[in-house]
Formats: sequence, structure tokens, C-alpha cells
Amino acid sequence: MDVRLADQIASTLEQLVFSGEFQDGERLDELKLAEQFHVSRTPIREALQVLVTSGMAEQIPRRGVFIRQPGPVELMEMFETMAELEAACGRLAATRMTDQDLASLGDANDRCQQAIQNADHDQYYSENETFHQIIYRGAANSYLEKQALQLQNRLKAYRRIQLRFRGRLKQSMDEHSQILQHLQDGEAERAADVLRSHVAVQGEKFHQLIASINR
Amino acid sequence: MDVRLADQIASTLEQLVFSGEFQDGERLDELKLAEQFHVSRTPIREALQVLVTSGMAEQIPRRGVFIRQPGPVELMEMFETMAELEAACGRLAATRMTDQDLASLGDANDRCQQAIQNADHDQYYSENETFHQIIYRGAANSYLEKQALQLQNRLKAYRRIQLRFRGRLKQSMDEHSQILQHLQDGEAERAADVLRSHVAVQGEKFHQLIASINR
DNA sequence: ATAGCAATCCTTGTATACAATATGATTGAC
DNA sequence: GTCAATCATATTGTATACAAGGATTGCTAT
Repeated sequence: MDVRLADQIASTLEQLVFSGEFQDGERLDELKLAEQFHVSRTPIREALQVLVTSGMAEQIPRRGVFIRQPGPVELMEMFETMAELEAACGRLAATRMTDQDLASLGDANDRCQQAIQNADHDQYYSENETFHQIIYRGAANSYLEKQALQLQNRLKAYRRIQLRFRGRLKQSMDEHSQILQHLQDGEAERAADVLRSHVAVQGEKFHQLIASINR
Repeated sequence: MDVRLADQIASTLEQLVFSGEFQDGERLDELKLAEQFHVSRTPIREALQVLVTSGMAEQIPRRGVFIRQPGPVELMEMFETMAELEAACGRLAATRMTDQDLASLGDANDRCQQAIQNADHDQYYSENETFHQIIYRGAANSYLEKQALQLQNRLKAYRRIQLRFRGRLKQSMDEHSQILQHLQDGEAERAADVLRSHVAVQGEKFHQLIASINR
């Protein structure tokens, strides 16, 4: 419950951008937005500043702000960066997670398994997110955690796509189990390696999909 | 040369925050800033939004924006994250840097050596920055590069501190040479490991210094 | 007909005016 | 004397008015 209209509008716009409501390069007209949100241009402009600063839009002075949807190349780069961030979290988490953290991680993993058995994709994605977030937290580095959470959120919409690939779900679960095992054993490098490829493969699957569409 | 006052002000404020002009928790008074910059509150507010979004300040609705200087704990976390980002860059760069990139890196390293011989600390820090930036670029992932550059910039002011430690400069140079060698050999994991500890040690030195001051 | 120029309109950027809320100070009651 | 409540003031949040820079359209000249 934000108090400032600008904040509410920023969140809403962010959601709209994420959900692909805007085309890449589309100009965000201050007047139109002001009408849509039934406010003046002032809060709109402040919300746009937020989008620009967070990299979701580009501002050209005296011209306006234009939304920037990441293209295939940038998405691949983001997935690769995510993979490295997750690997880093795993490395650190392996020596820092408490027994309680590991128990939570095990629970989250079980709930992932369960979701698959129920063939409940929504639940799977939700629990999968939780699984990874527990690892971010386990790194015991709130700055790194924040970076990881931000990028995870940014990639959320695109991560679902890998679902389409046959057998990916089972493979994903196997990797989860490996990750859990390595973290329990305090095997930092192994945990990092599995996490890295676990995430990187998502980018590759995404790439395959893009390529197959453009064929 | 920004066209918008808000942009100029945002950059200036950013510099002021970096240079420690503001205390942690200090409120940024819109009216005072407006007077100082000889503008109205509007561009000031838009500049403040930028600071808040980039995490340099916190906004409490109806109360104002308060600057957030990272404390020792957060700084350590940032150094640790930087270490992981640099390791990631090194890992990727090891297999992606061109001969030309490697030549540039060697040149930068030579200029670092030279700066040390000249006992020119300013030049050393400038060239050291370049050395690392060439590796970021070498990762051939512009998103990751951007993240690394951002954090490097954020930590700039604090990195200088390690200089105070006897023998650190020579050690640093030795590490640089190792990194260069591993990158030339395409030894991804070794390059990553050396880079990680090369940066992580800065955080540790920083920690030592803080501890010694508070003693 | 097309290219170049000019004028008008549209949009962004900035200033100011107005509204609403939080803070703190003063007054009154217990 | 202290605590609480209310009122005044200061500051943020929003709206509107004004300024200035592009973009588009139409006209003219070649």
C-alpha cells in the first residue's frame, strides 16, 4: 500500500512492461498515462524516472522515454549473469547455511516434487522460485541476495518458457536434488557448478526456442 | 552534457554522496537543494527519485529521502559480491577474449607496473581500474559488464583504502600477472579463483582497517 | 513533383501554486 | 509536574501553468 501515487504507478508500469504490454521502443506518453491513471503529469514523470533508472526504459531528453524490452541477445546475457549469480550464492551458501536453512530447502524441494506429481505447473514455478530464494538467502550476503532477487524477478516471465521442453521438468528436479545434496555436504564448488548449469540451461533452452521460432 | 537539470543534479548528488559529503541518514531537504542549485523543487525531486531507485538513498513517504551510506557490514557484502562478479567475468573471459583483448590487458598491466615504479598512486588506481574493466568487457556479456562496472564505481572510494597496507601493491601486481597468465592460457577456473581472492582480499583489508580504527 | 524552409502544434522540462500529512509546540487537564 | 490533545508550522505530494525545444505539415521555389 504505497502512499505515493508515483510509487503505485511505477509498480503498475513495471508489471505492464514485464507482461509485455508495451512494445520495444514504444514511447510512454506522459499525457496519455496521466489520463489513464487519472492523475497529473507530475507523478507520472517521477514514476518514469524509476523505470529509466532501473533500466527498463530509456530516456532521450526532450523526446520522451521509450520502453526497452530485452531482445534475445540481452536475454541470453541476463540468463548467463543469473547463472553466475546463483553459482556465487551456492558457493557461499554451502558453507553458511544453517541446518534450519537446509531443512527449509529440503521442504521447498519436496513441494516442488509434489507439484510435479500434481502436474501443477503454477505451483511448481512458485515453489521453484522459493527453492532458489532460500539459496540466495543462505549466502548470508544481503547485497548479493538483493541482486539475485532483482534479476530473478526480471527473468520471471521468460523462465516459464523452458517448461515447454520435454523432460526438462524431471531433469530440473534431479538437479535440485544434487544441489541440495552438495549444499548439505558443504561442497561449495560442486554446488556452484550444478547451480550454474542448472540456470544456464534455461538460457540455452530459451535460445533454442527463439531459434526454432525464427526458423 | 545533460540537457535536463534533473540529470545534472542527479549526477552531482551522486558524486557528493560518493565523496562522503552527506552523513548516513541525513535528510535531503528539497527546498534547500532547490536553493543551492537555483532551480525549483521539480527537477530536484526527479533527481532524488534516481538516487532512491539506485539504492543510494531511502524514501519514506511524507517524510523525505534520506541518504544511505553503506556501513561496514554492507561494504563487506558489496566487496564479496564484487569478487564473485569479477570471478564470473574472469571465467567467461578466459574462453572469450580475443588476442587483441589480451594484448590490451597486457598493456594495462604494464602501465600498472610502471605506475608503481613511478610511485604514482593515482595513475596506479586509474590503470588498475582499466585492467579490470578490460576483463569485464572480455566476458563478452554486456549485461554482466554493466553490473560489474556499476559496482566497481560504487566501491571506488573504498578500494583506495587497501593502499595503506604495506606490501599490498606488490602482491596486487603479482596477482594481476597470474590473472593475465591464466586468461592467456584459457584456464577459466584458475582465472576466476585468482580474481575472486584478488578482489575479496580488498574487502578483508578494508575490514581490518575498520577494526583497527574502532579498537 | 520534390526539396527545402517556415510556421504551428505537440511534447517535454521547469516553475509555481495548492493540498495533505507529519512534526513539534503550546495549552489544558489530571 | 507530566501527559495528552489540539493547533500551528514546515515539508512532502500533486496539480496546473508556463517555457522551450522538436516534429509535422503546408507552402514556396526550383
